[in-house]
Amino acid sequence: MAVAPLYKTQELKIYNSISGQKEVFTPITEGNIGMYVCGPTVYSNVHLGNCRTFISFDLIYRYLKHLGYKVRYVRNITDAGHLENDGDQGEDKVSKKARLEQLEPMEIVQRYTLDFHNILGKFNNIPPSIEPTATGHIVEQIEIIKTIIDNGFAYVANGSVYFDVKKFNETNHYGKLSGRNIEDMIANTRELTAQSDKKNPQDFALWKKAEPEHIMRWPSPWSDGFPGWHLECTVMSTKYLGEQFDIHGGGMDLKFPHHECEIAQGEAACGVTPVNYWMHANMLTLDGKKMSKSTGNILSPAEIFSGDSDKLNKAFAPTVARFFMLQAHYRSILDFSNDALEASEKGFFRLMESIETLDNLKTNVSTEGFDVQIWVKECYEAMNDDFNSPILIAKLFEAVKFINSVKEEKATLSKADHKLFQQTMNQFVFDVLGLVNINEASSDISDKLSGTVELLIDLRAEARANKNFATSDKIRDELLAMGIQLKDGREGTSFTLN
RNA sequence: GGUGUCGUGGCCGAGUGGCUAGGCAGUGGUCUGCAACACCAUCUACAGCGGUUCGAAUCCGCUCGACACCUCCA
Repeated sequence: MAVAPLYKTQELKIYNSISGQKEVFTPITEGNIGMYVCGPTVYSNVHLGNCRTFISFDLIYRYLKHLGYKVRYVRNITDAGHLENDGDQGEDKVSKKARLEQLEPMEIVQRYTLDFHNILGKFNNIPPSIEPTATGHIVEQIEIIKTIIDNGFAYVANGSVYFDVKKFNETNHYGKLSGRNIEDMIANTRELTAQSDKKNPQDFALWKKAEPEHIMRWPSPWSDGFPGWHLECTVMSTKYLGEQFDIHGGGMDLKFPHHECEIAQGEAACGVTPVNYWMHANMLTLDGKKMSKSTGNILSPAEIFSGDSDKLNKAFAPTVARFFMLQAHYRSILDFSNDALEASEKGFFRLMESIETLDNLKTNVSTEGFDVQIWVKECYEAMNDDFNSPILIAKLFEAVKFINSVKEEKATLSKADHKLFQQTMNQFVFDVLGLVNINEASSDISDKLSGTVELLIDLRAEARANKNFATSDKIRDELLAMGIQLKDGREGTSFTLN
């Protein structure tokens, strides 16, 4: 393949949150990548902000696979252990929802796991290789707690087990990911109103003793209880990817304390730091503020797809919302607005039109007006530079201009270049960006409709030939009102559904 | 209060010492019976004030503003 040498000579660079720099990516085992991404706590419907993170990592997963890596992508489902807050009064989120809705906790888990999969499927996300659950790994969590206690980094208090951050920090660095140091954290600790079994406020729970009313509970050497939230990710990443693996991702808001605690647990249990490249996807904001379940500043995917929200003027296809998100870099904050989405939608359809045009483009003996080889190289450079999808998309629109000028016979394309061009365009648009051509998808459901519209087009052509413009305009305008757009071109009239 | 990120044209959003980002909107044009669609061309910019430099939107300092984390959140 002509493409291979162009990008194989380039290096993939990834911004590593722990160093704050872009680093050349080198996997632990050549050709293979282990990637872990923190999944959702399934106690309510996913919102659009959640989706952005998973779309960001879907892009990354797709591109790594496109480069030829064999990627094992693990993304957990948190179905227990995630507390309302870290105080001792914290209630498990799944338990709380079950109590409020008078359902079994596992009914809650099932309902929202299905919703999560359904929505991500609509966004055309590829499922991870393994999707383990916290409740499926209670035994492993208990084992790793024992190890951490044996290694001297955790203590038992009143049936619960806490990670001893201060002790850990004597030999390791707690805070290296989030750029904090423990002295500052101690100095700035807020007053704890609740009584605590912890030695220090920075200590976090590995195992929590369950209150009598708590439904989700498992036996352990310390008490009937449940594991701490941070622990599940350590356990499942270690189990499926090993004590050390390549990439760990998640939302920016998980950087501290969640990911910091993962590093501490991994080092305390295994003696090695668990992750080589930490990647954090930035937030989707609404009216300039982070989307958040707890504050209710939320837009749901269902609202986007139906247009049923006072934030929206219309409905948007999932792939359009995906395209909108990919037009921003994954490490930048992206603000959601109806206007921005409408702008993306127009660009999206222009891109899709152009891909269809490219398929039917006439070729020539040589290419004039564009260097396809360099363009391909630049597309790879964009993605190799920390997955810069906005630049890639800018390159795709440069290609759109060229495609149109070839169509207008103002430029030419050789047969060999056409093949490379077509292949690269399709790979980036559909395989890497994961977009779906909804023009094509809708065209095959409308055989009867299209016959009817063709008939009207014929009648209109007759009317126009007879200069009966009243009739021809009536056909055109009323079809448009129904969402059928007639397009008069040089070779006759075609139509699209709006 | 602590830590960090960021302030780009009408809107969204890349870039980060000298070279047009891109999309949408606007404007002009091509096409059309008139339009729409489409296509082509094109205008408006780097929060403010200082400094470093031959040269800064890009580096440094200060000011103002925004956001995030420090408590559950992707």
